[in-house]
Amino acid sequence: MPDQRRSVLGRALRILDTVSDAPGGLTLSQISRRAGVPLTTAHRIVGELHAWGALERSPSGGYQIGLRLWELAAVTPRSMGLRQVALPFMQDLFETTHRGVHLAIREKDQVLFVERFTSQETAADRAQVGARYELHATAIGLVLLAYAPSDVQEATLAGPLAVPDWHPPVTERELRATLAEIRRSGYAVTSIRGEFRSVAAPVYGPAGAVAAALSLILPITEPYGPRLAHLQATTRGISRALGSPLGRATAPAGRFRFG
Amino acid sequence: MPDQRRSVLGRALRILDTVSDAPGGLTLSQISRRAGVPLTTAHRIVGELHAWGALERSPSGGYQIGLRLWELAAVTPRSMGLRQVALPFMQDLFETTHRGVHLAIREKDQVLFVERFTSQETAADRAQVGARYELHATAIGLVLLAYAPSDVQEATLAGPLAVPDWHPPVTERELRATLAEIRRSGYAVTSIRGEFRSVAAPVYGPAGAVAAALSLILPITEPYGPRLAHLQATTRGISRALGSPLGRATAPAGRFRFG
DNA sequence: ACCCGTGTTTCCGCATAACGGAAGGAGCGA
DNA sequence: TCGCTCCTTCCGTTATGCGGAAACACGGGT
Repeated sequence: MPDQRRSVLGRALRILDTVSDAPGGLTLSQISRRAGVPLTTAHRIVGELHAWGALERSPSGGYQIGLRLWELAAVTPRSMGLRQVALPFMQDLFETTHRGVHLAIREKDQVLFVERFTSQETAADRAQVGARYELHATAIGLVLLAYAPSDVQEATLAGPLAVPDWHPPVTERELRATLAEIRRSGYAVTSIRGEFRSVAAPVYGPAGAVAAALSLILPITEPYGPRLAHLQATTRGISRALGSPLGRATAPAGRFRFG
Repeated sequence: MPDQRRSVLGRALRILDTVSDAPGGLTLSQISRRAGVPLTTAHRIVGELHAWGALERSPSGGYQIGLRLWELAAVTPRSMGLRQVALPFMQDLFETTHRGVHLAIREKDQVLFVERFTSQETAADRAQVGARYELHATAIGLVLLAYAPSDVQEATLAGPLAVPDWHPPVTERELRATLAEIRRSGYAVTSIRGEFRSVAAPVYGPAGAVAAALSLILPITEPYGPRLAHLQATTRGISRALGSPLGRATAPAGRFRFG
């Protein structure tokens, strides 16, 4: 195993990471500095990445992530396979409710947003497609955590439970109770900055395990009962389309991957 | 510049390409053979890619494109920047028409599908997100071709004008006339297998050049006049949101000259 | 139980491909 | 004009990637 820090590939991948973290593009020297790669070496690697199409030059001259990479990623099974199945259902839900709809999966100990629809009114959230957040802080993350393997749950419960500044602190004890309640009821609710409410429910994959979660963002003033019914109808539809056996509300936890 | 065929990076990127072309995942030996990389070398490179998250193991044991790569690509400006702006407009169009809606850009001499919405009835097309097609064969491609730089147009006109088997042959002369007509009218119409009609119109970017195109898939029996109005209202909306100066209906050709 | 085929992993000596300092260009603003 | 930053080319050194060979793991057929 070549040293991850020195190998060409390691450096190239670090460069890609660096560039993708910088909206608006980076100049070669910036890449060199931020990725910790000597300028000459960066020059060579970036040259190759550019020749292949992994990087492109923006009109302003900097480098940015190229289309070729996006094309590769368009076939990523875990995100796009799921997305393809879920999209029509999300559309329906969006049409009937006109509220923000989010689809996310759990990746390691974080929640990863795969797709979202937002209306202008409910666009108050920053959850970009491709963004990661802590599992315990959002409704959609809580759902994923509630059905995650126990080692992930314990890791999260043991770690520091950081919360946004507008959010009351969370203790491990409270979180355990919350997760149990989610497993019992089959959904999670949280408030966002006191202005919105996020309601989330699990999506089951073919193995009967939770493969993803779907959430709906509502104004805090709106009762969420009726919307919850819509949401759960949608998650049931997606689960069925994914080939889930769709048993009881509390399904066995476990790990599932598309492929 | 190191030889593209032998360098680690070249090989790694070729491996990524290989894997992404194979739905369902590839075993290490398959990767080695298809990418033309000696097994031992493939083993090492795949190992590094896997460690980083560019590749993942599917439940069946094969390698597939990993989530990490998808996350990188989620910030690709040319596709996702456009997508982010266009998505709400596409939603509206889909809601009002309930017909297939496609967003594509031109990449080199091909059309690249960036986003699509389809209803069950109109799902008769195979245009996947991330897929490439020839410019001259689809309505959306014709629009992009009509507003492409002249060297791209000439290259396409000069090359073999392959068409699907159900499609009548196209001559260079006809194609020139078609492109002129598209520039004049501001939209393109084609039939798909005699069952559907595709209507497409250009989207203008901030520089006033055509940045993308949008198409609507209708049953062949349905008159397209009213739908065309919806489509063009949508492309105007997206163009404006992109910061286009948005002149008259038949907009200037942009940075490039024709004629 | 045995063998054989296929896929995966480890080992190691060799030479090539990557490395990066230094120096020369190319713009740009003062 | 200078001075600054960013980009590119050159070239001697060596670490790094290379890949044949061989061991290992699994599974299916007889």
